[in-house]
Amino acid sequence: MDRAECAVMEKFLKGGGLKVTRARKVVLEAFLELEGHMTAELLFTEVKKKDPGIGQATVFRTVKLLSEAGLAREACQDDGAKTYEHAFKHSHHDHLRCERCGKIVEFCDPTIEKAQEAIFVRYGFTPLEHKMQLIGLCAECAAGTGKPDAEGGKS
Amino acid sequence: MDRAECAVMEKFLKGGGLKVTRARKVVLEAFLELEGHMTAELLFTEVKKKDPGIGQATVFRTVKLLSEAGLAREACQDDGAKTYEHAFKHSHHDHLRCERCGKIVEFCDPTIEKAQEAIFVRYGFTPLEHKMQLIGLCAECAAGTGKPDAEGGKS
DNA sequence: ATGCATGCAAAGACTTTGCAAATTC
DNA sequence: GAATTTGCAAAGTCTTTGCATGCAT
Repeated sequence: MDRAECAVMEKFLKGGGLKVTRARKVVLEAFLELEGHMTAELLFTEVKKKDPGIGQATVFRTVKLLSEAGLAREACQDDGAKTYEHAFKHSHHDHLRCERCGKIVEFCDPTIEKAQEAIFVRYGFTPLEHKMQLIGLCAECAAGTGKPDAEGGKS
Repeated sequence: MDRAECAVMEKFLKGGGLKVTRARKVVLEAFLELEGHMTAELLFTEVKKKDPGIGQATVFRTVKLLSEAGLAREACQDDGAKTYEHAFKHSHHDHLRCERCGKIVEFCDPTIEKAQEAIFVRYGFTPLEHKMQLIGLCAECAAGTGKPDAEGGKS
């Protein structure tokens, strides 16, 4: 418990009459250590490395708590894999992904942000959030010098 | 078989040594009639209305063919529901969704398109596609005059 | 001490696959 | 006529839930 996220989580738990348990701490730690986007399954694997005694049900339950606490954000890849990413102090960044090697670049573009704002206004909507993914080929893959298929082998 | 999409599908099937079957026609018809985004389940329901004899396996198999043919596009909602939407001559439009009533507005904004292009260039990527969702509250829901919770009751 | 949380395993939801029969080319 | 496709149902994958026990407060 040494990061701001931990304090947020504790506050969230106590505020909701929930308990700060070891399992929840372990899941949060594992979540924080996995920098990027992770599937529930990967998170479970990491949690087990730290504490083999923790069951997947707990991981699933806890990651939902993380979402509610505002620490995690549920996302959904095109292939249907539900993933979680850090949400605390990561407000909204968008993703540029290489179709071939799976590389993910996170970016935030003010022009797009403003344009999105304009869209909300145009249709009379109150903005809440947005999600954007750009999918393309990174320079290496486009040049054919990247490793052929690091993890994009789905269909 | 009277729309351009049907021709595309036929061409795709024959080109791949696949057969144009009644079941596939029915699935394509149902898909075309369902204007918006549909889950595989909803598509299956529609298909059964047209021909109760068609099994869900066929629908699942066929909708994948539609994707391959470029007629359908797999999407994935935040709640994990895998959906399909029209892709033929719908290139890419983006989605503005009301968090509360579930309303979906499709739009296409040149400014954003251009900005996205710029992002690809900035990171040396070759553009393939993009997906964007804006989530907010529509005017009615923001004003509290919309129906409370048409279908957004998830968490 | 109280009551929420846990872990296991079973259940659940959704999608895919195997196989014999039917259909398309 | 040959081979792909179909429909049924079973299997598979991923996630959720039930329940007795364990922990945090």
